[in-house]
Amino acid sequence: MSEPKYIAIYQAIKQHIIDGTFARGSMLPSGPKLAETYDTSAITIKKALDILSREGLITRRRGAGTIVSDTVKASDSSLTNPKHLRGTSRRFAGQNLTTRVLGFDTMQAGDELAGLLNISATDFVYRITRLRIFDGRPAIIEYTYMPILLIPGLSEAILEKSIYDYITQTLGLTINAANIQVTGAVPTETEADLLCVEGNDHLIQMTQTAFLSTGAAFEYSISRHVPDEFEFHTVIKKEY
Amino acid sequence: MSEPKYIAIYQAIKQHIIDGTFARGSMLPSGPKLAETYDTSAITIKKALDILSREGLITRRRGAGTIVSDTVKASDSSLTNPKHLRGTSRRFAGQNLTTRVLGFDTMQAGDELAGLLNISATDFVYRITRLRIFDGRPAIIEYTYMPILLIPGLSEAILEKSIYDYITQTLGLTINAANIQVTGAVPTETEADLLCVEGNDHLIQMTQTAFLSTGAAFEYSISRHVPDEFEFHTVIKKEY
DNA sequence: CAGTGGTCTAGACCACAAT
DNA sequence: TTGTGGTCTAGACCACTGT
Repeated sequence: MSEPKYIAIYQAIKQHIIDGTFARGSMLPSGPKLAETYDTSAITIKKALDILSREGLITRRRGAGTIVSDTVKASDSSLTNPKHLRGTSRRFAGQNLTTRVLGFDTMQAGDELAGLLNISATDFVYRITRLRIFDGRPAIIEYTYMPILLIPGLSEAILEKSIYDYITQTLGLTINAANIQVTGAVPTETEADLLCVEGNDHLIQMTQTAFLSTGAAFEYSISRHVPDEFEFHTVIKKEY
Repeated sequence: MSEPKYIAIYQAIKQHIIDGTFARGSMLPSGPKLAETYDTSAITIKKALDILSREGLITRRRGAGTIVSDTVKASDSSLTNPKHLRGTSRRFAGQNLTTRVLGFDTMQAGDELAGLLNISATDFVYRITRLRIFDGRPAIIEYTYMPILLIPGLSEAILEKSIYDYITQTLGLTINAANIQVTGAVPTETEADLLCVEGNDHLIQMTQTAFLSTGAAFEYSISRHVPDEFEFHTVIKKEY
């Protein structure tokens, strides 16, 4: 009973969409029918379908029924990686990702970081600089800041793998939300050098603040991407 | 009664967050108290707060209560523009946006567009090319395709203003969802010329498929942005 | 008209944090 | 222990689409 019923149903139906049991463009069984199938109430079914609707996998219409979206490509990462709360390592899993740690130390947060992470300016944070390489092509430079109090025990060995795995599996914490901003950015000389781009070319910068289920901000990171390697996808759904 | 109760409550509370009645970092009244205030049930309050939670404005925790996020900046567009379902004109309102229509005609969709818009390859679509200028600085080139059947009566006068306003106000349709992808892109010679960038610099490309409340795709658009003028923000929230 | 999805309620019960 | 938010139900009623 660790998992709510509506989540289990959401996952089951999503699996049916992925494996083709519910074909794209086809109609889903009606609410009452699904309620009977999963031995639950109509409202619980609605909660499950609402998530799929927000993810863009289905469209629900009064009077007309529920249709599996046919505009979703099979390769779409939102199908398997429903959200981006996974860190770089997971988002690009299977792409032969290599990590080079360029810097790893601690520092006092200072006013700006303190404001972003909602901690005291004198609190200590990790300062991590990493170069991410896809199939031998330098692709991303990441600057990551994390409060030591929240994420104790980081080591260089962890940085070379995945910080997110360490947080969720070793520390047993739950990552809950993230604030993401995408802009253009001019590389520094060092960055242009490391990423093998011309100095007058732009990079794509992704700024992220990430939160635990306690509501505490545990990460502020700036990652600068070679444009050719950058891809970001999201679905936006009106709530009202 | 045109608006659901939970939406009205969501908007009211959001307004209180914006105007400071509910200060950032402070605690919101509990569910039962809000239910009494708004003369409604606990579940309806929850539905309203769930939206705010997904937008990143509040954090709810079992046992601990609901806290107004203090990481949201006042300038954050998500406060006033909750979602990006507004088209370029609205997203950049107040920035002295000028539009130059570079091309406007109709064509048969063809296989690729037909697949993206879920129409027949022989159906006709508008093909629109526009240059968007901010305060005199060329910033975006937009290529927009819309099925004529869905959006009848477009004219060049409308293109110079806002297609979205025409769709929602004149045609009375409701825009419901959008699928957005952000990547890097190399400009063509024409684009580099129009946007006043070097030919070897990258642009930031936003590809969008937008849907009506009927579930029909009414727009496929590719917009290429000068990196310095590009900004995209989103909040990601775990559902389970 | 029948069938669909959407809203709303009262109430029961559970999981969790603070005290 | 108290109060919080989260889940789930049965059932009523409404709004809408398709026929």
